[in-house]
Amino acid sequence: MTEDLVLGRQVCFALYAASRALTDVYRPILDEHGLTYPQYLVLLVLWEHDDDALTVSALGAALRLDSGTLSPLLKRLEAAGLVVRTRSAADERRVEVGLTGRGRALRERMGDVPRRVGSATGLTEAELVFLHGILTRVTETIHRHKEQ
Amino acid sequence: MTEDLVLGRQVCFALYAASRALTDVYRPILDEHGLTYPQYLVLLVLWEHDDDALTVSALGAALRLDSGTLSPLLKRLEAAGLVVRTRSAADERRVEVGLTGRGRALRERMGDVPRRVGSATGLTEAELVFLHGILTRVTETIHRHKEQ
DNA sequence: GCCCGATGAGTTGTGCACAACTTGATTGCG
DNA sequence: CGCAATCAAGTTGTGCACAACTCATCGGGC
Repeated sequence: MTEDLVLGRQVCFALYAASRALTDVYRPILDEHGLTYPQYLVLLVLWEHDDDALTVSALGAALRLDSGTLSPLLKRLEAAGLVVRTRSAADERRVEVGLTGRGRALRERMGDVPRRVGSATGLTEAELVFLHGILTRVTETIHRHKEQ
Repeated sequence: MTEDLVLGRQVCFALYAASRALTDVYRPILDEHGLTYPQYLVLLVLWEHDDDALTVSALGAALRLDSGTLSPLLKRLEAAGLVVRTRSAADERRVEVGLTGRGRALRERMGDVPRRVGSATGLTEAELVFLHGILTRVTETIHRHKEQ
């Protein structure tokens, strides 16, 4: 019983530590392109949707981040010339975030990033699949829990 | 090949998202005691070492945090009356962080926190063990990698 | 057409994380 | 001994995260 509790908190700490360790791996690699990890995540979402501009809310839903985090982040990406933000004509409340030429071009230049990061984890493909499954389930369980 | 890369980044995002989701679970529970998650982690380390005061560096080694993060955090814990910071007499460079009576007493009052959080993850004990193993290995692989 | 609740983005304030730097204490080597 | 290199903690500056809030816009019901 007590052991469960100790283990439970160790898993939480392990998650927290692993997450920070992984961004440590990303940092020097992304720094070559002047990006932070959350900025890179935003670009990944935009690259996936190719030429469709996304609203700030849509980006937030994909990354589970709110406008308080995204607004200043997107402003920095715009200042870097990677994205453009335009008020939607149809709905003046919305802001559409689209890639610039530079933002699209960056995709090719960063093609090797996942491989470089993946090799640093030292995990097999099977372990990555398993890890992904558990983590996604945890995240979803928590968010389902929260909405009730 | 391409699929590996996509999966690789999904695992990274899954880790990032799961870590934030879990602190979302902690937040309201810890808020009852006026604590943040990193502050709670510091107290866990101090509780484990019971009556031995720890230096800021020792805390940092346990949590993989540097003085830039810990110094202001410890100041807030001291302001809350949970810890005391005293310059070491033997080595004036060191600062020893010890628990106050209130800090020790909090341990009993927070005994149910791990159970409450653990149940929110929806994982079995076996999955928690597995997850812990993988995550710890990832973190250690990365840090070993870095020191070379 | 008008209002009222809801919605989307942005702002403000707090607290991590981390890099780069400062300051003061200590250690070890010649 | 003397002093240079090292070390521990703290400070400063940047960029997330997130809560709480503002503000403008939109949509539905009357």
